[in-house]
Amino acid sequence: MSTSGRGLHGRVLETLGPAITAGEYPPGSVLRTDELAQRFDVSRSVMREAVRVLESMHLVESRRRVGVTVRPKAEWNVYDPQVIRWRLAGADRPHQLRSLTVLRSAIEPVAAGLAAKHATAEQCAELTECALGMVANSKGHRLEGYLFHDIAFHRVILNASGNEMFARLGDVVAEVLTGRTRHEVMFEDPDPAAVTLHVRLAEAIRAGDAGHAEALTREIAEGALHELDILAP
Amino acid sequence: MSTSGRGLHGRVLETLGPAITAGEYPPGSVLRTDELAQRFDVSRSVMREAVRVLESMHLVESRRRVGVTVRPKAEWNVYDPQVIRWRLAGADRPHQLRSLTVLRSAIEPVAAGLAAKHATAEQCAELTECALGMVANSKGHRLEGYLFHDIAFHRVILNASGNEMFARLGDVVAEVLTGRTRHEVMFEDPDPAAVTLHVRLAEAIRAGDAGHAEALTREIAEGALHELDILAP
DNA sequence: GCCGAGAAAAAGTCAGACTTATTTGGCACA
DNA sequence: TGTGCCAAATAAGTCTGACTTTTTCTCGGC
Repeated sequence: MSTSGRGLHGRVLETLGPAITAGEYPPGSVLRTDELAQRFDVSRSVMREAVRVLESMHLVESRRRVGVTVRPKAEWNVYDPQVIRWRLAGADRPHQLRSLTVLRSAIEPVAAGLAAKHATAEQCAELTECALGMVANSKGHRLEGYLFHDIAFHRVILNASGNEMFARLGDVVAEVLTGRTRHEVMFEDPDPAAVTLHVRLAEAIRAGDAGHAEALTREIAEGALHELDILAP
Repeated sequence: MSTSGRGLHGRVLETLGPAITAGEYPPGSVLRTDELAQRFDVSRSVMREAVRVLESMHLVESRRRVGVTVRPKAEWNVYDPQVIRWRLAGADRPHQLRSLTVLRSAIEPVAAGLAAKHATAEQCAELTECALGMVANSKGHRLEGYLFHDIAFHRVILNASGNEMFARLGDVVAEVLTGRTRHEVMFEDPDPAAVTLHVRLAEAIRAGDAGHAEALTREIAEGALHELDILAP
């Protein structure tokens, strides 16, 4: 499930990363490696490795004679899956969820259009299978089953788009959908209209109708954005 | 200009990163920290820090008793600015440039639509200024001046969208535009139609016309994609 | 008030010893 | 012949302590 946690430095990151992304240390805050090493009861080497990772995510900057300073939020590598996970686990989870949903609304329609052109027969079959799975789990509070097929559905489209940048957003979409199901809305069965849209989208892609696929995905995205507006207008 | 290079481990990354992203070590290749440390003539601590950074980019995976194995390309953090820079400097630069341009074509229209709603008066003024700068440098092989204003123009829109995920793509757009001007096409003056579109886009955003702004940006994106097709159909 | 030398502070680097997890391979036993 | 277990080998992981380097602050002289 979670990527890090392997090794001592991973253990440190698991608490330091979320703390920084949660804004616990305001931008400009200065940390010292030695002090951190003591606090986490690890050697300086381990601490240095952790700091290097944070630095590569642009969360902090390490300078001689100064220490490890926290960078302003605007400079963070917000596309780093680890950073996304930390932020989704923290206080500004709603804000982050909205940002990511807007991102999805921009990416997925274009990806679906490309998928209609490039999807292999196998991918089309998989897509139909996912859509059927969504239908089968759309009634009777079978949210986990629905979520599973929903994630797979969107992942197949992103992969089928043939664009590696799109494909790598599969994990992000998975996080957003999971978060929505488990923590935010969706206490009852999913919107039947959304289910129908997914079925029709699978069909449009199978038929190679790029324009239709793009339009249908825009409708799905509209629905997702609307859901957020209901929750936090 | 380049982010890394600070410290010994940065020096190591500057040659190891590009080598890996260039596919010099095929996925599954095994490296050993000790051997690398010898090769780069640095201590193991420094080498370990470099490996940690590569690991956080999902370029490699470090496992006990096995070594540092190169991950398949599909798992790389392709949104990491450092990784993007390394790949743009390498052999699959054209492929990467195409992926990023398609990404732009998905993001920027939506960002422009949001910018029309959220842009401050100051941002609108800046946008108009950039558009004028583009016009002023559109004739007479003043490519550098044109590029400068083009980058600033798109960066303002992404920032004005109010979405942090969009805003952080400013650097990516800058890389793409720079790459296009300096290495790929554009030996002569920029397409006059594109210049006009930028001017009209600035006006649409100032007027708060989201639909028009989105449509105009789509036209600009179409142009950029078309340019690539001319070069490598 | 300004400037330069020196002190101080913190990260950076290195070397070496030790620990731990994982894999491999051989040996015994079924 | 196949299977399962134990022991050895291996490479990453960890810790410690000493040393270097860079940058900033301070203090004294002008």
